Amino acid sequence: MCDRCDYRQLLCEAGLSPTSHRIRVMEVIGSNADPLNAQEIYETLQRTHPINRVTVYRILDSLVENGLVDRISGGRAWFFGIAPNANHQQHPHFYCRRCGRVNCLKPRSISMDMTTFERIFPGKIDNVEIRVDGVCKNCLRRS
Amino acid sequence: MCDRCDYRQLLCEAGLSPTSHRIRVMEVIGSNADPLNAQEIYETLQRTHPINRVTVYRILDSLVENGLVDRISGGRAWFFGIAPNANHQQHPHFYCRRCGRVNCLKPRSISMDMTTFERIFPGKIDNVEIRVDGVCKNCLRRS
DNA sequence: CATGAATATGCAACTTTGTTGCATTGAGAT
DNA sequence: ATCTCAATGCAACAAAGTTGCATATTCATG
Repeated sequence: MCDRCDYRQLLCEAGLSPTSHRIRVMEVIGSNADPLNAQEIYETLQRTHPINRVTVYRILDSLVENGLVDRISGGRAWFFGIAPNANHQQHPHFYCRRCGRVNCLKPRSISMDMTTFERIFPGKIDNVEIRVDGVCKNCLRRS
Repeated sequence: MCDRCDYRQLLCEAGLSPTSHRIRVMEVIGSNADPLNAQEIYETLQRTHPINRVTVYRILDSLVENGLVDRISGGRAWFFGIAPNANHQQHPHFYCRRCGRVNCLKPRSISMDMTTFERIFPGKIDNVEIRVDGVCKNCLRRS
């Protein structure tokens, strides 16, 4: 998704030391067009450098916690994508219940207005997720 | 959430035989202001009539499958609420990461336009979920 | 460069949430 | 009454994520 992001710098700015594992996790997520789940990220990393499954979960947690990565719901697992930043606009996602993949939708494909809500809502808002569920065109074609 | 819904009738209309377990699951979900997770539904049912945990999961699956109940993401578990029908408008939800509860938001609190998306999207759209994540006012007050 | 404290990682065991296979029960048609 | 098919129960399993604790790395400081 991005070759313009300097992951080392993003990590430092977020106050996380830029360990090689963390940089690699960011690279794996950032180089994929669509969000990946923890298992996919783990397997991709594992192909080139050994890493523990738990470490992947912990790194993902801290990246989400620090706003570098977005955690997106889809089926039973979480998916992870680069969080909105200078190079990435926020956007909705599509979850295909047939193949279990999550796709990024165009940033303005679904327009939303929550200005009134933000003004009125008495709690703290961290994030808003718009997720479309259904069957993707590939799976549709195959059936 | 509803005393106007005739669950027996809704089940029949959906082509599901109105077994007492199914009716009770609908009652538990329908009588709660906010969506409940499978565990909560199971425990509530269990208090009055014995039922198997697996049966609850299977009933929830078939209710969702047949459009009587909505499956809403929130944290690691699913939550279940009465699906939009004559008495219930579709609405977004709020997930509190502190207490883990899901709340229903007012049907028009967040306005959304996806007419263009629906026209263009090449796959099949089953459902759209808008979920706001954050900390609810109760949890905010306690901190 | 050496050293010590704090942070990151690895490993095993565990938890939560949901699913499967198969036996038994029950509801409704005939 | 009985037959059939769907619904339920039970035990075992599976997926996804978490915890506790030991070991290794990093990074600031002398």
